[in-house]
Amino acid sequence: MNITIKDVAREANVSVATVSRVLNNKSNVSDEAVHAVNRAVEKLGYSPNFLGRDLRKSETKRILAIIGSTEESFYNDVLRGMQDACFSQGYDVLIATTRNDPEHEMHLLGMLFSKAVDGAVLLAPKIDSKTILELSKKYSIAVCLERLDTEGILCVTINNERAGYDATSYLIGKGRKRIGLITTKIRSQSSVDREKGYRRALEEAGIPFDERLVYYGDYSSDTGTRACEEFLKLENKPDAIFSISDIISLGAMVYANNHGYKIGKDILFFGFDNILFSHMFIPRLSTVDQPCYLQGKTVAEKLIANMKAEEPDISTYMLPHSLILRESTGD
Amino acid sequence: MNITIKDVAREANVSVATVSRVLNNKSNVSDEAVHAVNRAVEKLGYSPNFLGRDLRKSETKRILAIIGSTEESFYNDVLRGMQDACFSQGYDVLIATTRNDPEHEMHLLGMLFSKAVDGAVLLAPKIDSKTILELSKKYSIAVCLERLDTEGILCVTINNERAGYDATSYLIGKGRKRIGLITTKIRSQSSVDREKGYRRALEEAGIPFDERLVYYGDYSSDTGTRACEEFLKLENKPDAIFSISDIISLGAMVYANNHGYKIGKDILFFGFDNILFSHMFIPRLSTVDQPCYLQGKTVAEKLIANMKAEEPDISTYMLPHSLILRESTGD
DNA sequence: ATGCCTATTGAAAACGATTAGAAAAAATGA
DNA sequence: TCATTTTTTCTAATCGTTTTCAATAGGCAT
Repeated sequence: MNITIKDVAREANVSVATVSRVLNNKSNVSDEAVHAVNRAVEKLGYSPNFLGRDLRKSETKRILAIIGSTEESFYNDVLRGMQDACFSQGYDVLIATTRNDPEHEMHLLGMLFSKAVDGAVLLAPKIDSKTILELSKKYSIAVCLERLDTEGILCVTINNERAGYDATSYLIGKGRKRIGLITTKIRSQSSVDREKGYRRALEEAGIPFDERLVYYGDYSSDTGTRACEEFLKLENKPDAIFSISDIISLGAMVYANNHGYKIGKDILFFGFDNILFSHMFIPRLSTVDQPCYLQGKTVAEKLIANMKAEEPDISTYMLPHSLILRESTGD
Repeated sequence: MNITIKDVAREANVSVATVSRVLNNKSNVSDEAVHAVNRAVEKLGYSPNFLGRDLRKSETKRILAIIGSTEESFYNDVLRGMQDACFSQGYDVLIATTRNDPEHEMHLLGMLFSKAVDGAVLLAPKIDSKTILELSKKYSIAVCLERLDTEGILCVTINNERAGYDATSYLIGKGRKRIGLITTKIRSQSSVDREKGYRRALEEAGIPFDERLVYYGDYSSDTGTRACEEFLKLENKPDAIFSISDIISLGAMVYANNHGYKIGKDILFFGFDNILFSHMFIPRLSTVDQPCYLQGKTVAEKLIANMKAEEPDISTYMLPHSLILRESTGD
């Protein structure tokens, strides 16, 4: 039924060993053999079964990127970075989505245990960090875009605390004193860190923390809208709002805009992620840009290096972020 | 080094065959054996090597979704649909991106030839349809969200011609006579079909086709902006614009808005895809909604059915789309 | 012709699972 | 008890590769 290396060998009048050698460009094989095998391969339309190959070699040359969903658009650049790094070393990148279900995430990591992939990159881990850390001792795992709350695993991200601090400080520098924060109820390490940075900036500026100015929602634009509504109901309204994602900021801006507030004057907005839409609407949104492509490229490179290395690199790399200043902060 | 089924057998004092039977919940195995094996598995932390299993069984229980990039946000629902259909039948869904490079798409299809996955769904095929058709005779391939220009392969999509017709007719029904079309230079079958529908609607309404009212660009919002700029420079300006994607429409609306046109009155806009942002900004965008989740679910179900079937189903299924009417068409 | 070296080759043993078929053990019936 | 059936177990073959190791062929120098 299926054409195997044996059929090729028979057709080419050589042994399977020779066919294998030709297929893998081994040097010690005669020109005649090369031709005969290539001709047979061509004639039979043979293509090698990777299950056999991978089993024998005990490697698949594939790495798995585990994401929550494909919805977050900035994953795209991260994945591009990973691909570039992987392709140049002969690896393929496969993607799988957890749908933000820790159990399913674990199931996907099973592809590592069962040797269906050589390594995995978690782009938004939901399972607890102790488990991940434990697994990383046996398997090639890295974390990207996030960090675990404990050290001990290869991790490529930005300094989210610092980014939160920078954005908030920028608003403070603009003379703002009542700065709202919109973040998520379900805490990823990055949002925890961004909130920490927000608080530190306030503290350093001598601005008292006001819990009424922190809104906990989800990642949707609706959250931004509702948060903004809450904030603007307050007696002591905020004069600036920092959100941990652009989507949220945009939702908030829509509300403020529709209710007669002059964005960039009455109230400033700072987002996070620099998504496509952040500069599509007037006023354009100031935001934190993180080096997505570079993070992806870096994590893949280091993960592959780890797979070959005696002693794996388990450092955390924080790549530089930058502030993009636009009309929403009066720039 | 690695724990194999042999180690488990030794630990449990049974043969590898028995271990395998326990692992696969075969009925003809004693309770004692089950316990002994489970204990050994637990103790050794064994997890089966799928390369061995898959090689022997000649199936991987994995199907591959091939997309251009993760950027197009509506892929997410399609993938969700595919996952739901697949999981319920014990299949995993892996995703891979072609970066819109036909060569790379071919490389990914190689996973099919090399038996690394059991089937593949193309969500935006770039390689020519003859090749795909040819391959589909030997391997389990389906197409989703698009159709090939030739019949003969399992395909789940919407009727794009009809959708283009419906959107354009709606604008005509609103009394519009000069309707612009923004589409893409690089033609996917869906954009070709949408344009056909646009033309048919004009024709049926007795409105002459005017090539100055068709703009060919890419999938970006910039294209929308530039197209709108071109259109509004014309002596005989359009009073409505249909774009083959929401992103483009939004870009166009931004331009019109900034130049003093009253959207929904002076000029109507109709988009395509019903993306999240289409209803985030005022005026909200009227658009064509396609059943993403259902398309994904359907294509996966039918593909899996095909893999078991004697005679594969090679029909094209067109699922119903719907028009979402909002302020941009004065609704 | 002989020996020695090198370049190619092939036979067979992996890799880690599943599974047919044989064998052993247990259960059943008389 | 023993023959017969049923249940459970094991041995060994198999899936399609790669790779070790031994064997062969050919070239060259003596």
